[in-house]
Amino acid sequence: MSKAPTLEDVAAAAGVSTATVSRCLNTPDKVVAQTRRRVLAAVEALGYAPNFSARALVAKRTQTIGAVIPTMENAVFAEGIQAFQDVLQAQRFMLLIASSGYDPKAEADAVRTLVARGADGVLLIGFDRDDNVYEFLASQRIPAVVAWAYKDGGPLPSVGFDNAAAMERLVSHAIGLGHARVGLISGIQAGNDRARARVTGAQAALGAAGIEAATVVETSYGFAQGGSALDRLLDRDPDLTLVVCGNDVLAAGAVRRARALGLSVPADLSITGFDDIGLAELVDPPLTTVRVPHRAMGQAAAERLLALVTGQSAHSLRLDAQLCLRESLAKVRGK
Amino acid sequence: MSKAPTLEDVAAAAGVSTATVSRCLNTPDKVVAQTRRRVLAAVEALGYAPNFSARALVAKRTQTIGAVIPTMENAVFAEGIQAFQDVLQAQRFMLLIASSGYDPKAEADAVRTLVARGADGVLLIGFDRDDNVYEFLASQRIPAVVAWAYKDGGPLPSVGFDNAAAMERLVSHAIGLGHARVGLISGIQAGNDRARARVTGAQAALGAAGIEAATVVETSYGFAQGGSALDRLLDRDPDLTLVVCGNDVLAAGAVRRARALGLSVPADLSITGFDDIGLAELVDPPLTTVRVPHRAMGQAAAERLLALVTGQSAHSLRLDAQLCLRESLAKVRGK
DNA sequence: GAGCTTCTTGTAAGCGCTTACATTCCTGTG
DNA sequence: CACAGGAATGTAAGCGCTTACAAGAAGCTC
Repeated sequence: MSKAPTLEDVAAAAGVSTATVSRCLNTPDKVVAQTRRRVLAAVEALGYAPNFSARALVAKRTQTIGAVIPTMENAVFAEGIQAFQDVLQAQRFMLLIASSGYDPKAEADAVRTLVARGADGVLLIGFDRDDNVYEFLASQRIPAVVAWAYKDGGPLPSVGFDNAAAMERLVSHAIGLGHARVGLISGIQAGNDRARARVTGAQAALGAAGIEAATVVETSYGFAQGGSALDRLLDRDPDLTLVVCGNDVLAAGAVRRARALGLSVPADLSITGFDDIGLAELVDPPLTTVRVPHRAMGQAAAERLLALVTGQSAHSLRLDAQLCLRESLAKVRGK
Repeated sequence: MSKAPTLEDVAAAAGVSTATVSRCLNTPDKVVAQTRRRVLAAVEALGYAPNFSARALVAKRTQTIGAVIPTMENAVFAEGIQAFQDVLQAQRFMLLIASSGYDPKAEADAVRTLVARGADGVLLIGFDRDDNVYEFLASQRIPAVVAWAYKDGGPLPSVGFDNAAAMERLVSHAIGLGHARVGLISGIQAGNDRARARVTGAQAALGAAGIEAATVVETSYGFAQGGSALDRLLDRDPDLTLVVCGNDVLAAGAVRRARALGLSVPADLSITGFDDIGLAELVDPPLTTVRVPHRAMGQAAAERLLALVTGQSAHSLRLDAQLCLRESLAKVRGK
């Protein structure tokens, strides 16, 4: 077997024309059963597989979806992308992956590359990017969907939840437990609308309760970073009773650091996370957090993108994120 | 902008032939500067981007690498794939992802699909698969690399470490601490040579020390599964002093369950993990485990695959996996 | 300045596939 | 039984690109 067999080889082997072979593969009912059987046997015998480049060239469809995500090291995206991929795979679409590392310029480049590669549709994370990315997509008529964020009437259909509202609910709940000295550990907010919305939501809850805005420390992703962010926060205000974190990994790091400092969580200090990734309930004490439906988002995003790609329409979907109350958040001591 | 401009449009605009435009884009030095400038201006003016399908069709190279991984939900693969992808992206290659969900048949299908899609090379996880996958790859002349496993003289170059040897070292160390009643919680071994090798390695260490082979419980991936596997193990032998787990997630689940049962870890029961993913040091007590160089594997695998794709040769790489001693493993009580 | 090499550009043949259109072969009808 | 009409299949024209080969231009040697 020196080279891959072509349609023509199959046609010759089956004693039919290439058109018939093509029809057998794409529109089987246009071919009479007997012929079809003969052709399929030849396909089998030669181990024929269609050449997608050729097919794409004429069909102008590649059956490929591109996704640009910040990084798969974040479990949140890894899980969501897996769900996204499962839906794609079931529909015989393939996933072309690019990562931006949270860099808007890298993201814009990746989108262009993906489109040049013939992606039929593109998945984007969050709305926070330069307008000309949206314009580019529109000018190329490439369907796209935003996930991990929800915006009604945004530039693209989206599948997500309201980060600000969810965080606001979490913090309001904490306020109900008596917390009034609050610190915030946020992920990097630049170019990340989810991170920003979470901060906004937390401050809104505090504002609504007439409580002083939280001190905010911003840090990159990681356990260690969560720990040192806690140090900085306590430096600025040693009397905090609650530290609200932008995600579970930062929270887990903060919890560990707090305990290393001899603080008992939640007796001395309550700490909350966000995302509810696997480790949230594993941390000691288990994290109070917000359960984000990552898989559902990935799945719904895939369904919507596939709909758009096949010429159907798709509306945005707002999922909801539930509070997930565990032991890391408790009443303020003495209240 | 009704349709994307083609090479021909650019040629017409620049007043040259399509061949010249093509050369400007691919082998600029074969075109005299003045012409080149004119052509590039036309490219710019029309917003031309080459059609990859057409290019791939004739060049028989797609600048695309395919990867078939069990699932990205496993942090181990998510991290490794991210590293793999980073290398690819730097070399302007794209990553086409498929997942097998640990199903050999799905994996074989995915490989075929990837190759039909024109992947220039393929990344596979572990060696455990039907021979005809290797034959298929060979017959199609598609370079492939195996990661997460190392085998000298295997059917494909590989980048990995010796799972059996690493586990053997870990268990030998534990034996040195006095453990002689050992249980094993393994991931599903069918179609997973890493999981099998870990079991083999553990039993080898026990055998070498003249200790009875460990009771083995096999379970799917997840915290909860680790917990119930521990139950089953203790059912069969309540006097275990050490439970060796095939990965950190199972170990974390086992630790939690042990504590829920009122057992103190490691005082009553030592538990070890494998992989050293982020949560290993977060569990209480932190897990003794084996540090697997996931990122380094992903990166080295990408470099090797890229070398093969560009016609160079590549040799296997054996990385090493270090023991990572933390508190979840301790001397047997009273020794 | 003839004959040669070297460099630049053009011509045109595909790559493997889909599909509009043409052709052939059946059917059923009057 | 001739013929319309439909079903099954074949013919061949591209899709947008790369590249072998041809052709023309320019510089060189002797």
